[in-house]
Amino acid sequence: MADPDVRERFRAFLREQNLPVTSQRLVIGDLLLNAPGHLSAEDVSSQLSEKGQVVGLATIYRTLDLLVNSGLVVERDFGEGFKRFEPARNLPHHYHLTCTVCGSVTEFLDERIEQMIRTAAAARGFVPSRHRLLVHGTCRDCRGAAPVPKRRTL
Amino acid sequence: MADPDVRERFRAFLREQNLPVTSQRLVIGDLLLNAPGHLSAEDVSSQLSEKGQVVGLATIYRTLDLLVNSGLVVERDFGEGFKRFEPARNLPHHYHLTCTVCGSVTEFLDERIEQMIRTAAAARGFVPSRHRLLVHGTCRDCRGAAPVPKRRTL
DNA sequence: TTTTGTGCAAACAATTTGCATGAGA
DNA sequence: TCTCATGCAAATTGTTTGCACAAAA
Repeated sequence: MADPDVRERFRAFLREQNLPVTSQRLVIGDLLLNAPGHLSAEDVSSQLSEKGQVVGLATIYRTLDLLVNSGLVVERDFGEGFKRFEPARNLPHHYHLTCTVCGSVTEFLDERIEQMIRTAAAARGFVPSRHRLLVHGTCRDCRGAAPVPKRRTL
Repeated sequence: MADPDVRERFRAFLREQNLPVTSQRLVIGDLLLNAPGHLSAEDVSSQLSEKGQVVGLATIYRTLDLLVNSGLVVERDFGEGFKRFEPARNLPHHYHLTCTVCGSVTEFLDERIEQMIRTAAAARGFVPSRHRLLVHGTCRDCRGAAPVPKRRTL
C-alpha cells in the first residue's frame, strides 16, 4: 500500500536527525507520501481516522513540519486560508490549474514558461530561487453545466 | 491627497448598491486606493490610527470586502498567514517578485508569459479566468550582503 | 533510563459575527 | 424614521505550544 522507497527515505531522515521513528510518524508519512492529491492537515487527520489510525492534530502538524524539512513533502498555499501538502516529486517545477467550479487541481509542466520567468526576473536584477504559478479557470468536465461559478475570493 | 477619480468610483459603487457612504468607508478607500504597496488589514488600521482616523478592525475588514467586490481593490495572499490588499490598477496581469531577504515586492508585466500560460491551460482543456505568478529570489540590493537568507516556508 | 514524542487542552493570530447603539438616506 | 453601519467583544478557524504521561533509543 505504500511505496517502500519514500517510506524508507523518511525513516532515513529521522535516523539521521536522531529523531525517534514512531508509529504515528510512519503512518502520516505513508499517507502523505503516497497521496495523489494535495492534502490539508484536516484531510490527513480524517483520512487516518477513517482507517482507524487516530492521531492527534498537534502531532500531525508536527510531523508535517518534519516531512517538509526532510524535503520529501512540499507545502502549498492555495489561498484557502489553510495549507496543503503534497509529496515532492522530482518534477522541477510544476504548475497548478485550479477549477473554480469543482475545485479539482491539475498539475502541468512547461519548460518554456519556466525559462521565460527566469529571464523576466533576471531582467529586473532579480536572482530567482523558486516560483509558483497558479491558474484559475474552468476544467473540461465542468464546462457546459455550471451557469455562474460561485463567487469566491482570490 | 487622494486621487479624486478612484474615490469617486468607490462612492458610485456604494450608491449603486444603495449602501451608505460613511466617513470610515471613504477614509479606508482613500488610503487603500492610493497606497503604493500591498497593505494588510493591520497596516490599514495602523496607518489610519497614525493619521488620527481610528476605525475598528471589524469595519476595516468589512470595508475591504466592499472594495474587493467593487473591483477597485484586489486581494493577495503571499503565504504570510494573512491577506494583503492593493488597488486594482488597469494592469491586466502583473506578477510579483518577492525578495526573500528584505521582503520587498516588485511588480512586473510580461505579455509573452501571459500568452504562454493561456496556451498551456487551453492545451489541457482548461479555460483560464485568472492566474497568479509569484517569484521568490534575491533582489539586486540584497545580493552580496546576505550570507544565508533566513529559512522561511513556502 | 534518558531523551524525545504524543495527546489534550489552552494559547494564538487573522478574520468573522452578534448585538446594542449611532449615523446616513 | 427606517435602514444599514459601527464598535466592541465574543466566536471561529487554522495552527502552535505547555505539560503530564508514554514510547523509542
